[in-house]
Amino acid sequence: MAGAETRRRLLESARTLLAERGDAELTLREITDAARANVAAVSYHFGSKEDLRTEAVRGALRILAERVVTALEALPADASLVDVATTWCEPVVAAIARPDSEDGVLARIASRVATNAVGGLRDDYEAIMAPAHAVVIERLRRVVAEDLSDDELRLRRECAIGLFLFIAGDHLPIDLAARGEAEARRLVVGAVAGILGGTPLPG
Amino acid sequence: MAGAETRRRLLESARTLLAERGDAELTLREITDAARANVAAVSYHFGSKEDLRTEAVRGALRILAERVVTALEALPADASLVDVATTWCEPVVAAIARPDSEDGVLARIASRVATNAVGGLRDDYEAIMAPAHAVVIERLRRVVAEDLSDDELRLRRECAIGLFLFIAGDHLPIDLAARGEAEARRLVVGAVAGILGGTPLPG
DNA sequence: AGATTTGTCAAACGTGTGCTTGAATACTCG
DNA sequence: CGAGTATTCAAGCACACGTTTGACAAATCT
Repeated sequence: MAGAETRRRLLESARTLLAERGDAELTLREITDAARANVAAVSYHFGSKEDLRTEAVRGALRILAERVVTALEALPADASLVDVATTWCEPVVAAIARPDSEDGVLARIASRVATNAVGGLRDDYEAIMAPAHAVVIERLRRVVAEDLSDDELRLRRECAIGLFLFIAGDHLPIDLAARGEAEARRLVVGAVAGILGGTPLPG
Repeated sequence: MAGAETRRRLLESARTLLAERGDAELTLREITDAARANVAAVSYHFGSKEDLRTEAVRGALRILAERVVTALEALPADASLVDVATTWCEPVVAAIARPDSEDGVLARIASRVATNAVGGLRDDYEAIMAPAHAVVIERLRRVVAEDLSDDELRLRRECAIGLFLFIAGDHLPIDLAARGEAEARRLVVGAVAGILGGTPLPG
């Protein structure tokens, strides 16, 4: 029949539902119903539910990583800390302001994967996002205090990512969406700029 | 027989395992085995697995909230931002440096509950932690820029808590424990101080 | 066209899970 | 002690889930 079409719909449904509900609360039949497919289609196209999930997640992360890299590299060479933070956090803003947009779904999946709310894919997350994270460091190097060691800068980047993921997962007890996209962006960028640009504490 | 003893052991085992593995991956039989009790003991003492979980979590949050309040109120009136942050983040440091200590377990449970990794207890989390969060604001008011609105201060506090919860959940891809407790504390306090003390972004 | 491969479907299977049962055992107190 | 209550236990039930099956249809190939 439609051939690869069923496969595609299964991946898409899996992504949407994974972003929405996470892995634990998600049954095969929910995915296949959403994709208008038979349960057996999962075994046929992917082997198992777990394999479908893995492929759906890896694909999502690859797209996300590539978008972050592209966006950051498009920034002018003299971009400020706030410029970098604004560009970097765009998928996070999408996740809360437009959760069902493609960027929103990608960021929400990333949040779930990074917090172990889905399979054993945490390592995949790190591996796939590594290029994006490298570009961030490269960009930050030009705009933060020079007396910051590489290690310290990396630590701060990870804290910033942690905050991103927490917010993208919609765990803030604040209805940011109701405040509008611009205000949400301002908050996220402000917090991240604080983490990255703060005065180093004496060791 | 031991009477309330089995009940106590069930709560304790549930807490330890909840902190360790979360709700979804946790079976009744794992809990009862760890507590050296029969499965039926859960129905008998609590009604259901869900009720046991709810009671275990609420109890843990109450203890945590009370400790945070006590610790913050013990601070001198002229405590600095770094002092407040250091005291506030103590359970988080415990979670990563001594995960099996009581404080560590409490903080890890809080992290799981706040990120919906356990039942529908997110609202309970907010309600029970509210007094602690109020004390934080009160303390911060004395040490952060005065031109920060109440709302902005609250937003920043929530971001700080978000970072706390992310780190307490051990989601940072960094082996902080291996670096020692003091270093872990320095990182967490630095990041949180950055969030709270950063220059406000123009609206 | 016939044969082969590719894809779909309804139905069923096996397993792991939370929960219940009914008998057995330990306490409590008159 | 002895009646009554509280607690424990092994066994089993019911249900939801991922997976498999075998028949069937569509597409592709020669």
